[in-house]
Amino acid sequence: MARPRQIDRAGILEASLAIADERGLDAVTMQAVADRLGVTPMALYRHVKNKADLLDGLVETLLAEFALGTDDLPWDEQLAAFGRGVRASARRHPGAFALVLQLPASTPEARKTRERVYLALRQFGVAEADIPRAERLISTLVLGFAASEAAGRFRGHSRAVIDADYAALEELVGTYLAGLIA
Amino acid sequence: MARPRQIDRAGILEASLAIADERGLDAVTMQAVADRLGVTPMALYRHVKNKADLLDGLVETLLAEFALGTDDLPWDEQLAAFGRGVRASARRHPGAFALVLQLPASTPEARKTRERVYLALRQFGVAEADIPRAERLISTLVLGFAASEAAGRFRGHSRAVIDADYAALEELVGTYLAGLIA
DNA sequence: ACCTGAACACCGTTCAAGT
DNA sequence: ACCTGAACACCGTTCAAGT
Repeated sequence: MARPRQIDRAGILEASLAIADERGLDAVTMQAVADRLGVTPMALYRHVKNKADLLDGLVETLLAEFALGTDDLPWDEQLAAFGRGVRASARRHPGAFALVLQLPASTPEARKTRERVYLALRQFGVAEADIPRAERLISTLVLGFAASEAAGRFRGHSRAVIDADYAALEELVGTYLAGLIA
Repeated sequence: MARPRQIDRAGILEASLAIADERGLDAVTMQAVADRLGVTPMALYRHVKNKADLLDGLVETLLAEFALGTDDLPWDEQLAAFGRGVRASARRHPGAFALVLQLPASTPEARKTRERVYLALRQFGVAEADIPRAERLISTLVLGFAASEAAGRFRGHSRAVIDADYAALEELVGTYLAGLIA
């Protein structure tokens, strides 16, 4: 099978994510990514600015996964589904997930993700003035949990125990939201 | 002033942390650490196993900071003081703090930190059976918040806004604990 | 015992050159 | 337009050699 020589940014990110999944974030070198695409490392620089830009792209890819398949859910399940989506993404990409907490402020995808949570909170009945803080808090808690799980901080505990931990976090957030609405 | 040539692990960690504080985690190279100690990079290998070991040591140093000066506080303030200690450490060491969430499972200092939170929860009246989960949850939330703050995820918001976010998190944890005790 | 010099394999990145 | 070869400065790490 002849390798396609024409590469693009999406293909570079896909290859990078695959390497991170298989061999960890440290294995994501320009050389390794190029190898997987059948190209020399220098060829990558036409499509990504540099390695930092490549890693930024990786974060964007992960963020886009968070809301996967939550669109056609009833509004009162959207927020919970989003949280589960974050966790699922972390479990699929444990190597790359650490990057998500180091977000470069406000990329387009980060903005989109935030707006989605805003919408869910609005539908929940949270007052407009409380929405930004609720979003920051909820996102931080869920991302912190998922990042911990991905990094193996809960290693040594069974999946059942970790799932119960997450259920407790979900309940906590539920209580918080109930308090905001009351 | 003649440089001291005799180096040790503690001095290496101190120099590494100083570099991380001043120029970020990426600036912590064996060369940079050695330079700061007036020594060649190869000299470090007698005192740290390798770079990963050096970074592990950095995490241990940070963990030890969390409970700084909370020892002689009344028991009902210990937990809150611990949370503030985590945040203070994150603000002192924004470059290195990201490493804390990637903890290598269960180092001595991590165990000590966990036991301290256990004790506070016990004094609070949390049932023995609920303590491990409560510790995991509370530590994860506080570390996630502090890591986000250190990484600049809240950049663009004033210190007052971030402090109010943290106050909301404290209240949330308070509600959670009240629920466990009731 | 502790540090150094020399060396190695591997990084990210640039630039001129090829097609 | 897109990829490559050659080159550069910089990594972490090893090992034999110095004191």
